[in-house]
Amino acid sequence: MARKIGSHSEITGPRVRQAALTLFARHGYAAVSMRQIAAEVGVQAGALYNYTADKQALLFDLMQTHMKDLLVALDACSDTGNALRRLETFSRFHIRYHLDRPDLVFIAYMELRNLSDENFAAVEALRGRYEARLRDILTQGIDERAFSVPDVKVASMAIIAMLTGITTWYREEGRLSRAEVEEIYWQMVRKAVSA
Amino acid sequence: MARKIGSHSEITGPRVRQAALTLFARHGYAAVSMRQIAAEVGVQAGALYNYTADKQALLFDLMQTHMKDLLVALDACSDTGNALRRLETFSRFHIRYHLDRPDLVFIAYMELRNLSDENFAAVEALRGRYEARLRDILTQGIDERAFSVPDVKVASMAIIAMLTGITTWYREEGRLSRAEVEEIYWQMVRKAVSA
DNA sequence: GTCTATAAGAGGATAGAC
DNA sequence: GTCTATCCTCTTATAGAC
Repeated sequence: MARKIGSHSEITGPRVRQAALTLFARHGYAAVSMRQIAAEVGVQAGALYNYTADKQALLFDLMQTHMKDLLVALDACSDTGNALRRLETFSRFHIRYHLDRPDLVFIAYMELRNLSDENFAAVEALRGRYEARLRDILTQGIDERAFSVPDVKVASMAIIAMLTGITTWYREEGRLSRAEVEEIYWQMVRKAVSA
Repeated sequence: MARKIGSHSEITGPRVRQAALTLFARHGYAAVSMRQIAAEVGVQAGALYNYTADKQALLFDLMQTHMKDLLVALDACSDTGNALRRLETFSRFHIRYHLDRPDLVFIAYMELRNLSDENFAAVEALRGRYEARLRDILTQGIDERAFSVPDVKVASMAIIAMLTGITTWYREEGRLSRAEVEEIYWQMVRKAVSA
């Protein structure tokens, strides 16, 4: 049999990535088959290979694109005031950005070990650049005598772990609004690094 | 061919669980085959079924045992002083216990979605009981006017996420000793909830 | 660009010999 | 209790028709 209706190169590609994203987030990369992804898109398994070299490339594309977008978005909203102000901007940005993309965030943190060595290195480098932005802020805060942080590297990882953890429990229909969650976490971060 | 040497019922069982633990932690439940586990133990795949009903039971046993042991260990070291003292005990216990069992912790946080519905509910209930211990401490601290926490439930999850995050980066041969890490994180927790 | 069909192999789990 | 052998299903990926 021929194609169903016509060609869909511009539309099927994004739908493949979207289906992979949803399924990887829900069941995990290793537990999802190419057939499941194809079924979600509404095509046969073979057709997927017009859009990705293989399953690994699908995962890598999702993670790399996410990390690059994250860095661009952070730089677009970063300001240049004092460290406390910059930390607040970073914290609120991180929470909002991650709550808006729970599936991407989940994959980016959970599927690192399913990347090939080469792909892992590329994603890890991008993660390092993101963390470095926070380390810069903490270092500035120490210079300004505004923060008291025993170890900048450890503190940056602790803060990111705390903030990212929100995505493991936050539900849109839950008790708290995004704004309330943002406020609660920002206050905890602020106090945790305070002098 | 018959058995290699003799019967090993008392020794092979633990070795099967240990092999599953190591491999699940390194590659993920879904990515590990029963054949790989058998190879790690040094038996053929069929022999594993003398020790586990199936692959799912192997995962559930690891996670449930871990959560039960965690609760018992926590209760064994908990004290009854003021909230600040109790929070310090909890924080230091959590860090030590988790650094001593990185593979179990990793699995307990990463493989929840690979549990069957029934098994997930059982493990989740145990996790809830652990979190409740921390919520009790935070509530006491608010009553004592020692803590200022906008939301006890959120704060307990934030603290646990921050502390558990240590296992994703800590390396025995790294720059910081366990005692140093423990101290850094305890100070951050203390300040984060301070009045 | 998508289909059907299939290659080539790995997966979980079981049967029966020893 | 462990082995070998095997069943049956599912897997990724490719080939060729349309």
